[in-house]
Amino acid sequence: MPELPEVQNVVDSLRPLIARRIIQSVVLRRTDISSPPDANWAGLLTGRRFRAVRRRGKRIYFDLDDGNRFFVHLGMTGRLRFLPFDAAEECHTHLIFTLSGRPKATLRFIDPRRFGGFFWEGATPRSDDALGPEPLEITWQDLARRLKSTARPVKSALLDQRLLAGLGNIYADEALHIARIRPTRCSKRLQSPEVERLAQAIRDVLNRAINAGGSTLRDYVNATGAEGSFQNLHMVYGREKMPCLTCATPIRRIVLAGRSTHFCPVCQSMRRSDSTCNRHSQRH
DNA sequence: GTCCATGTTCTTTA
DNA sequence: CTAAAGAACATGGA
Repeated sequence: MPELPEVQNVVDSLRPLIARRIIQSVVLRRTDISSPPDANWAGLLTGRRFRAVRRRGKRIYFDLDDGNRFFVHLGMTGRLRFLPFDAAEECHTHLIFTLSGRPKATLRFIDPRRFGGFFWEGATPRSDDALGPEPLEITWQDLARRLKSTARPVKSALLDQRLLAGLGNIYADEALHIARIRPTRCSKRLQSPEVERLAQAIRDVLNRAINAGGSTLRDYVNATGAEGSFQNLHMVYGREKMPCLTCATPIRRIVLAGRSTHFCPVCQSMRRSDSTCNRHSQRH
């Protein structure tokens, strides 16, 4: 569910709801969503007040009034929900914060697949933090420099969170389509005008998706339970065999980096001698 | 039963 | 400081 636009919507919907509230109690139902695994969340958080909620890449950071912080990653199916204190507890609820205020409320983490989790950072960022720059802020020159660092297909490079933090499978496909770049193109061989188009396409598609509330394919909802609508505006993702909205050619689906990859074979044309970085596999 | 899924990390391979 | 492909993780829906 969660790429940058979905995470941003969770943050934006949550911020006004938890502002100035105090965490009165914490119930951790499963430790396998906690990092480190033995973190004493109740001890660390009880009595603390939220100072800020913000997004970095696909992470949701919570800054506490004592200078400590932690972040939540939603993984594939994770949800953060703000719910009334007495709301029924749904399946796969792994962590519940009870929040002060009138009426009393809860913040709950629900995640069937448990690819997501809570990561305690304390007062200093984790040393293994190697997230790339924010896609909405990066310059095309910086993006070009980073894309030059790898020979992988550009789609794979865009999914690498150390190269760029926030894109996932949907928006990587959509951005490449808008930029008219085939996902299989060798990252380091993209030309400057192409990278310039790509940087602009990334900004455009992310901003439009944020404004549409994100994409709800299965069960993504923001902190208040609202669904997104950007799935209705996808141009290639999930549209295999359906006509390209620009040229009516059937959208093609391939697998890259183990992920479904969608593109228009005409609009996103293959440049001869640029399909791969391996010159031995060039067509004769 | 099979295949697929908005993500990340570990292991294997060339 | 290889670096890229593949498997694994856990659950549910089509």
